[in-house]
Amino acid sequence: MALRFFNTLSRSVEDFQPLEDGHVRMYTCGPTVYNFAHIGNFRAYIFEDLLRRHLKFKGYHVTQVMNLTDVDDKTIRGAREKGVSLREYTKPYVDAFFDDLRVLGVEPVEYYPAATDHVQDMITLIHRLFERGLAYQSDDGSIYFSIAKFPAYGKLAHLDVSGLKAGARVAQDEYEKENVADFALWKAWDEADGDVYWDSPWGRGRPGWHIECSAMSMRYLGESFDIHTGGVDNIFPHHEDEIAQSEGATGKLFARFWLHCAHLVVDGRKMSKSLGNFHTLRDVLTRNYSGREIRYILMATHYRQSLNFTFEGLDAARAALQRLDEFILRLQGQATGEEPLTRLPIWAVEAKTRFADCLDDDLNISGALGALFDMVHAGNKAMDAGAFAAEEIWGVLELLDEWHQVLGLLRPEEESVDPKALAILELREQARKAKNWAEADRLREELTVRGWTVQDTAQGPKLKKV
RNA sequence: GGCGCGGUAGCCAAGUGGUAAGGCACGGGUCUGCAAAACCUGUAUUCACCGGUUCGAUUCCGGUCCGCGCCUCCA
Repeated sequence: MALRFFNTLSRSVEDFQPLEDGHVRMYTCGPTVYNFAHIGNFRAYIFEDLLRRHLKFKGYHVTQVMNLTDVDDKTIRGAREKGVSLREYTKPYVDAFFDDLRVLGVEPVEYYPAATDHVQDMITLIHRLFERGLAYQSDDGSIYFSIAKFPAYGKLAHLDVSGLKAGARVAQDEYEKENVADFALWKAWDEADGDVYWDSPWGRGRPGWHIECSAMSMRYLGESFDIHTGGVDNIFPHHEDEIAQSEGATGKLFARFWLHCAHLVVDGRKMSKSLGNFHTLRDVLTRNYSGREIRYILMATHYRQSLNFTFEGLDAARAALQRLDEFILRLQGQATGEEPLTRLPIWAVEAKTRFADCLDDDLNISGALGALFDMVHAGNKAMDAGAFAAEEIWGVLELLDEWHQVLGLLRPEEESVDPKALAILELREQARKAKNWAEADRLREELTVRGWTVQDTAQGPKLKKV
């Protein structure tokens, strides 16, 4: 099946082909490093991770860029409040971000450029916009993009620019702009910026928010590239403005495909601190859920569908993973031989095709997981029946490994068994051998209290973390 | 007001113009000392509601109701 994605530009599903054969270039809006990222942010990064992994699975070479916004109102304010430099302020959040990505099993991308390292690129780009007559300087020295000079403005968000009116959310001092919808390319220094500023041909100041993505994507991916992703809330104004700046400067098509991830809500409502339903990844980990479990729940809903996060849902994710883990461990327990031949049973061949076809179809993850679980069922059934040849077991393990490259979920977590629990388990075995069932059950209860459950299998008892 | 998304079993969630994947939870059964896991089996005559097109619609069209997002802080 041909790979296809829903393109926000056309609001329809389109067949995907990269500009360069076999090589996909994509840009991903990254975090503003002024705080710990929350699970909504990570929903987007996990969607992008799935996209990236699937492209690689399809055999594409992928070059991906994720920016780090380390200069904006919030980072400047935070640094000044703490009385530290901008770098000192953002560094811990940058580190935390990468730690969090690792916990979630998100594959590193090729480039993580920081805005503050690319101010010169941004100045150069603003220069080009001046040359093309698309930028102007206001009385306070700030530089704005003139949307009146860029007729295509609004093509992504499907906005009628004339409908944009000054509303309550437009700051009072916007009289400096020619048009209320014009946006800042360069912000002139003011007192609130403290020592955060760069020198430019237009005086001291700092870049506007949107310009960094245009400048850095061009630096690493070229003036035209294949895919640009982000959350739906970025469609307007951020991505619309990126298009204006980039296409305004180059005269070329900027990104060909725009993929946007829907929001995550918690208990049916937008996450907000006042509602008490705001969760950073760290908060959720504190409640004893693993990164892998969180990855599952964030990934299992189609990216264009809004995702309602609940702890009940997270428990369901845990249970689903346990079913997968049981199957994988069971297979591994039966895999014998050294350098095995592999062969796929017919039901695995079907699952393999279905899995790939679903993901090709705009990353239909639910369909792909359906194929996976159907295979688990068929595999368990075959094992129960003893109708599972050694090379088939190896073949299915190989397929699961392949899928793991895409999902990042199919490696059971190592469980460190505590010695005390093992000792109790041993006592229980002795009681069972003596047919002292009351004592055996009492010891099992003791293990339960300690957070372990016992499975008596043909190969002896096994301990499982509850 | 403008732009956009969604309403499918107790919960989560795919899907197709021809009669409803999968996961979780729950009931019955097989296995087991009992469990657990696995397997078998039962759970939506029905896909918000009302019309229309059609031999046939959950799927297409129109309308209604409900929920949600964006409209220059935001993944």
